[in-house]
Amino acid sequence: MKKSKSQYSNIRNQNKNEILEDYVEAIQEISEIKGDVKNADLAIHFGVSQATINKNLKRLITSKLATSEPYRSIFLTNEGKKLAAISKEKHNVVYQFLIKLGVSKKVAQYDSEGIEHHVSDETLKLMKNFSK
Amino acid sequence: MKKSKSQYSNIRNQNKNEILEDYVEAIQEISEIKGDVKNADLAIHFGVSQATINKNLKRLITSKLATSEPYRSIFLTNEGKKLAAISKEKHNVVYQFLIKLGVSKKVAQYDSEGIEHHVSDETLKLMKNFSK
DNA sequence: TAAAAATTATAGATATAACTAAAAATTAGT
DNA sequence: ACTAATTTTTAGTTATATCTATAATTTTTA
Repeated sequence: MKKSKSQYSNIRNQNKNEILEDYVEAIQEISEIKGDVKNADLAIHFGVSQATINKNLKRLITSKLATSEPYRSIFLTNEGKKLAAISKEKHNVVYQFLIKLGVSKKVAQYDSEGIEHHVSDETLKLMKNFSK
Repeated sequence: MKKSKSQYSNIRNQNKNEILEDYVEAIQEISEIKGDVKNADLAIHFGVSQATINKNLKRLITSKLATSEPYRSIFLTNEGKKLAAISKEKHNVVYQFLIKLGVSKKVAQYDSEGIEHHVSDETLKLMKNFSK
């Protein structure tokens, strides 16, 4: 929990990191399924234009989460892989928790996607505990 | 649950509405405590500059959620009040739910702020039920 | 009531995320 | 190996949210 700034600004900041986490998670997933990851795969995955993917990818690269040469496949750095693993784990914990709560699969899938970025470690631990 | 577009774009859209909901909620709260609401009150509440408040307020006004004459107090429209009530209720349900789960007050306060915008009606209902 | 203090508004900058349209490069097919 | 098709990149636009600095207005106070 940060000090000095209002909690609201922090939540706005969380939103800024959401996209990074969603992207590394998607890149990891796609690379496991298809072997390599191209711009177009991500465009389909996120339902946005390839131009958007291209720009966002630059931010990922600047953030040292991914690497890519022009027109080539996309790879996660070690840091990117680490973040992907953490994100996936978080996502799973929230998803399983919602299922245990009684939420339908479809809605649990959807809600967990939004919630995962706003759950502190304390809450996550309690969710994990609740699920087992 | 929308169709056609990826769920991710929807979550990105939720983030865009967050600020509207947070603002009407804050305006309602402050007006209950202090009687009227000024630019400066919101700046303190959200921990951002008054210039930022001023710009965001314009979006609120465009969205017919609030009214304000230059240099005067800020008021919610009926629509704004309705949204504020819904937001507050949502916030409370999530907060009480986290408390029941065993989350500390401080973290529950913080997490509920982030989570409230990403909880579907189905999940909200189950949370409400769990708390009683 | 006039000057000082406080508040609010505006202007201009930076950063993010999305789009369409068009150019550049790669891949595929004949 | 050329041409056609596909994919990726770039350019330019729109909209959001933030900032600092400054101008305009209101409020306070002496």
